[in-house]
Amino acid sequence: MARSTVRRTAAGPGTRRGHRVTQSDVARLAGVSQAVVSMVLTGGADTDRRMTEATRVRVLEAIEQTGYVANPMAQRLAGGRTSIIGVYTYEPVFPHSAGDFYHPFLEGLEGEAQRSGVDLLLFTSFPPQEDGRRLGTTGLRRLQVTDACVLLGRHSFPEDLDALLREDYPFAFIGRRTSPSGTVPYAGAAYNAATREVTEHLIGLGHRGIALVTEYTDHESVEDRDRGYRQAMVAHGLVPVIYEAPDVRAGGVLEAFAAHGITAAVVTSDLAAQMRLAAVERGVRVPEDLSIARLGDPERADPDGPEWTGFTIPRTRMGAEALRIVLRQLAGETRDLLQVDIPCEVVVGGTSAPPPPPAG
Amino acid sequence: MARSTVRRTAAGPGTRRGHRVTQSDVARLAGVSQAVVSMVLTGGADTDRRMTEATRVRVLEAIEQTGYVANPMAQRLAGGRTSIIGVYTYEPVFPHSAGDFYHPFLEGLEGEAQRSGVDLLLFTSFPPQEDGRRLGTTGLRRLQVTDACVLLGRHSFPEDLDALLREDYPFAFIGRRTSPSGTVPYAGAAYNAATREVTEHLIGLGHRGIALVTEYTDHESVEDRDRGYRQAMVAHGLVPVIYEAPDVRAGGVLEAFAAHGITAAVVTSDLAAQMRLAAVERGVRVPEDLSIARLGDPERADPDGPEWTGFTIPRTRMGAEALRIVLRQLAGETRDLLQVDIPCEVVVGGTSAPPPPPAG
DNA sequence: CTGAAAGCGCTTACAG
DNA sequence: CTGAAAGCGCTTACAG
Repeated sequence: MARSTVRRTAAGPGTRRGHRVTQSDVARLAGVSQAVVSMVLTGGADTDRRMTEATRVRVLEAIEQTGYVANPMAQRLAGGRTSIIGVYTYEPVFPHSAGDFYHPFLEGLEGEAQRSGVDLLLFTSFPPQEDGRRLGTTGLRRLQVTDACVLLGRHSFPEDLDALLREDYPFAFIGRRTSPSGTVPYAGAAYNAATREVTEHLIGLGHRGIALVTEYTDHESVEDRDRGYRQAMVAHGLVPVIYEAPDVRAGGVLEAFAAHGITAAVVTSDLAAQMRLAAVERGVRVPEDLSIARLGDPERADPDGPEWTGFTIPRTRMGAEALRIVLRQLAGETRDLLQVDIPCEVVVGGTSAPPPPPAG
Repeated sequence: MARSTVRRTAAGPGTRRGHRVTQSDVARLAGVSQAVVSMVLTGGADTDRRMTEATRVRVLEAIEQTGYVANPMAQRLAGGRTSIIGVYTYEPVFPHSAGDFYHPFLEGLEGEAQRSGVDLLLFTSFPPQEDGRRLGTTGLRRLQVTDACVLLGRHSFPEDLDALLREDYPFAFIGRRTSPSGTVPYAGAAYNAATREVTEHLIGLGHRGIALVTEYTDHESVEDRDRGYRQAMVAHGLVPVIYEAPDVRAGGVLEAFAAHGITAAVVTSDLAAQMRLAAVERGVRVPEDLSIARLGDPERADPDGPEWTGFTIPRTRMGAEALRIVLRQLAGETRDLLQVDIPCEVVVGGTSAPPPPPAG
């Protein structure tokens, strides 16, 4: 019955469709000013002192009765916190051509969003660009309609990172990113530790000649693997041998392996399957003649492939953690706590074995 | 150099992080009032008459110079159009447990969003409920922070539809939905026509005893298939035989088929694979003894399965079309134009063949 | 034909 | 300790 007495005095343009219950409506019902309603809702630690308990209760009851729900747009405009977090992706995420790359990230984001009670604004309106859409100044401005933003994408654009850092806008990347301009918040995978572990597994099997095969790229995720590999090798007194962006299919790498006594290779995920195929085609048996460990699961599930030795990327957890990181920033934590590396699961599969007995 | 002269007079709470260029900044630079800037940006057909061309150009230049980007939150609050469309899903869409059901819908939504220049607000904050989360009054109120909303989910909640219709809030469902309260905008699949076509294909092969096997449910999508099946049967003077929610694995259905001279079955997608398996286990050959046509591709890709006769659901197009429908409503079109049924692709595969010669 | 003013639904600094 | 007022960045009805 209280509802029917609630009437809007001024009928502004927003009134058109239905009557949205506002703080003023609640205030009228509770017999307080609109600002008090806001305080009850938003007030921080010292709220209790700002009003009597009786008032609080009355307001809360009125909210219950009217079914009031805050308008995030207005909250944001007034400089308060929305419960809307932006999600910016450097390329469209849903097309099947993207494989399963983005899906687990989004799964993590969605789950954490639900748990934390936030909605996700997907910035889908950005026009596609060659080599993945960059943010630029305009894009950055667009992001700022949300309190904070999670960014994801294969690429890494230093200029965007710079701009983001300069703006003092809360954000987090999915995947480690670095910038000379400052500390970039991110939720990444612990490629370093995982690669070290995998390399040590091969060493433990008796291998001495172990090569790292990687795509050429200065991407952070490749750096991490590189580092982990080197650490393991050096720790065991072995010499790191790195093949950068070799033409795996051509088979030259395999000849080089033979020539240099390489009996095992740790290979970034996209190259691993190719290398195994090349080996098989040339009569090199995996793992009897050559062990291959895969550094990360591939973007597209490969049901026909072998059970790989290597590690998997905790994509779902990375998504969830990235969201938690921006939420933490919103809660006032400093940036330096906001870089997390999530452990990868290391799997010993069928593509690794002790090295073959030395020939001759 | 113009930028540096732009200063905010009042430093409100929103100013904290960086200086966002506003319409006032643009106005100052162009030497007009803030309202004029708004008009240039938003003004409809009669804008040209509302101001001189010179003014327009000056404002546009100022926008260019300052890199002004409208704040959708403020636009929405002021009663104007945002370029943000809500997306409400009746259950989490990304988990792998959801299979590939939602993915193509989202792909369509994302693509169309990019083409139309809108961002997508995913209402991920709704707590999960048993049997798929319902909207309810509170939920509805939450949706209204966006101009319009696309809804998707396996379920169909009449009360939600009612409420939505009553609110006069622009929305569209992915998948046909009906309500006694009014015309529900939707982008659906033409199950009716596709099922008819598939049934007629079987009739054309010589089958006379053709059964429809379906899960029990009063869902619109099942109704459509049912109707298409009946139409085809009746048109050819055949008697519709419908098995609703049979225990396919138990094999009773197959015995019934034999007893009633059924030589072909059109089966809703989830049951089709089960039925084929049950047949194979009992020595009933598909398609030699029994033709099975699948009414829709399954939610989870089945690489080991046969090449099915049946049809596929145009999920990607449904997603894109649903977004276009809400955009059309925003543009002022009437609801009655806003129900579209997208054709399904009918495929003749290896699970259908002419009926076996009558025994004895 | 143009411009200043009111208002959207909030938050928070600032008077009483 | 409380309440009224200003302001967020927009749109549009309404005076000049």
